[in-house]
Amino acid sequence: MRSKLEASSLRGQLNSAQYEAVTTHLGPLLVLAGAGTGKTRVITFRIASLLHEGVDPSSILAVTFTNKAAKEMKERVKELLGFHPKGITISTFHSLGVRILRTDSEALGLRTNFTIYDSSDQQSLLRGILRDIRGAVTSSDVRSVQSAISLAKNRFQDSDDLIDEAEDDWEILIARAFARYEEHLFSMNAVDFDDLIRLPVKLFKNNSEIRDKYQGQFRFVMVDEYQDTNGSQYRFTQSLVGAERNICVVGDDDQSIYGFRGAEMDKILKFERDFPGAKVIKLEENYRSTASILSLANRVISENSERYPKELKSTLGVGEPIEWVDTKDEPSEVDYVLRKISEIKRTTKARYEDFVILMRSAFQARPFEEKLRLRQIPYTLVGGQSYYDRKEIKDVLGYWNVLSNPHDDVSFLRIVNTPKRGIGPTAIKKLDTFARSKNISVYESIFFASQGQGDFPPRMRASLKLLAEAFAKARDFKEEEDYGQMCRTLLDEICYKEYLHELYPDPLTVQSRWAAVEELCRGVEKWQEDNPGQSFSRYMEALMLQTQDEQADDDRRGVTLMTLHSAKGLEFPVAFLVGTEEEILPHKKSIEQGDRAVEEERRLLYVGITRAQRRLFIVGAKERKVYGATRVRLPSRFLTEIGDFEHWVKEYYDPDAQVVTGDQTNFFLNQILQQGNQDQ
DNA sequence: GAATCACGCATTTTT
DNA sequence: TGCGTGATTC
Repeated sequence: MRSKLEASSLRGQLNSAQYEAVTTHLGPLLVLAGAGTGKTRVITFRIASLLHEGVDPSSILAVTFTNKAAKEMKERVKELLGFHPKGITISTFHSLGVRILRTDSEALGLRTNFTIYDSSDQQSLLRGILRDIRGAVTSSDVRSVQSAISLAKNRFQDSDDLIDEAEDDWEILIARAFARYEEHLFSMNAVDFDDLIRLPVKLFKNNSEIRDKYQGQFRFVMVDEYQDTNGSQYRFTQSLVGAERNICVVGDDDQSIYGFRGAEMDKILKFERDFPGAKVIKLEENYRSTASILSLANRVISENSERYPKELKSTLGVGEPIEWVDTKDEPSEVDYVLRKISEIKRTTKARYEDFVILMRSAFQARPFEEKLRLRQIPYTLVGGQSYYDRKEIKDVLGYWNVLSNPHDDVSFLRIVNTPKRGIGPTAIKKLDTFARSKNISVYESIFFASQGQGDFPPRMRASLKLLAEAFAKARDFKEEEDYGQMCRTLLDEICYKEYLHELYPDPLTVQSRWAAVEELCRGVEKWQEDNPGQSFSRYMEALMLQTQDEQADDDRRGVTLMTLHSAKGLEFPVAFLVGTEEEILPHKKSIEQGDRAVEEERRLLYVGITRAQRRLFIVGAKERKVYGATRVRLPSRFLTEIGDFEHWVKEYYDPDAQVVTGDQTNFFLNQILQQGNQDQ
């Protein structure tokens, strides 16, 4: 059998730009891969091609942002080669950072068994610090300090730098909080997510021996989604590249949508300056969307000033026209979308899975969810609040952590009074004292307390006993190694569902939160089926390492609802872009922040448009309730600014009756534009 | 220790 | 408008 990787065979499987990217192995290389141009294909072929040339797998490093991307890349390389290349590193920035620190962090005075603080651990720590410095603080203060610290870390600044730069009281407060925060982390032998990248860089800087070790190992470095790298990821990459300069970065400046998180897209724009003599290859042949969809995408994005000029070319036909409709209000926006879905479903072979409803902000999903439920149309909501930050997930995982590890006092203290069972600060103090005196964990102490030991008031003792019994019942199933039953029993015993009902009066909210809990339970059962004989602790470990997107893929049923951010990299035959109005897209905050932020919003629209393969619907409302009050809405500037509407617009929708087309559409839009001008 | 009230605020999100 | 937080009160 002739290898798929022989040069002659490669030419048949790749277009000429792709071929060149795949076969350029030496020196700096920038691949500008527009949406749908076969980016992943290029990366995987390139890795396979390097290996085919005899490059040692352990000298190849491919870095991605998400676990999902890393996993996909591994699978596709394996598929291409027919085996998994032993020793190759395909990993996320963060797990690579963890790996380096677990090996070498002692050079920084950090013990290698450090713990990693997640965003909510970070918040509670900061809340305490801020309260200490300034007294009362709001949660938005906490968040804003958190993000300031994170941005500073990613710019590679420390608290001293912030103090030097501080111009007002608020900035001084941030700097002081930052200093205290770092002290706390250090004394607890903990790091946060930003440190996972920043500390390895520091390590390399301080210790050239360690740096040389990694540089010597990774002779071929590849970075995916390069437009999303932030300052410290950039330095991290730079410091991994040795004198051979075999670095290949792949990305699309037009899809840089994480600026708010510190991503600096000028890094991709300045790659040629960083690596003089770099080869730049543009992938512009799009295999995903019809020509009319791409012409709109090209037109929209060409309004941006900061970008590499490029244009997506369709390999498919013109396709059907894009429909841009302006509905009366939010309910009719929802109606319109659902009607179109059923219409397309009726007239074509489309399944619900072929549709996606894309929105700028997660809250826009609400009315769609309600009506989809009402009509009993299956749907999956992706994104929104981070899965592991959701209260119900944190609660449940807290319980399970305790089951898995009775010594995990942090988890135990998190759940000891959730649901409320009358174990407040005083009870906890007593428990803690008791546990210390007996030299046992706090969790273990509740069993002694419920048997009458220690000094506890009767009511408190009764509450502790109930909790102890709940755990005892669950543990019976643990001995039988029926983990699913164990988890369900525990939740049952503590009346968790009832607790959710108390907490959230809205049955819809309860339903979705409880569904998430159910999903966790099913996950346990499925895992146990797949991994018979493994301990529950192993399951918890696996769970903590995976993220939501991995599990979401298989479970995606029905119509997909998601934010534009989480849609990047995906494609759907039919896409609805909803809420395409001023102050939603572009978002109000971005308008206030200025041109740079608005350009990022425009890229967000570009990402949205390029998700569609065959049909694209752009939908907005003429009025909408905003924080309770009904407001008149204007269409997004990104659509009105490009003019030449008839090219794309097929119909103008009015729920009250007639479909208006052609000139009248133009007339309506012109009117709006004039209104807009008068306002100024 | 828990219930109640009033207030302030309101993106996007991975690890 | 509705949620979550913090302070106040029982």
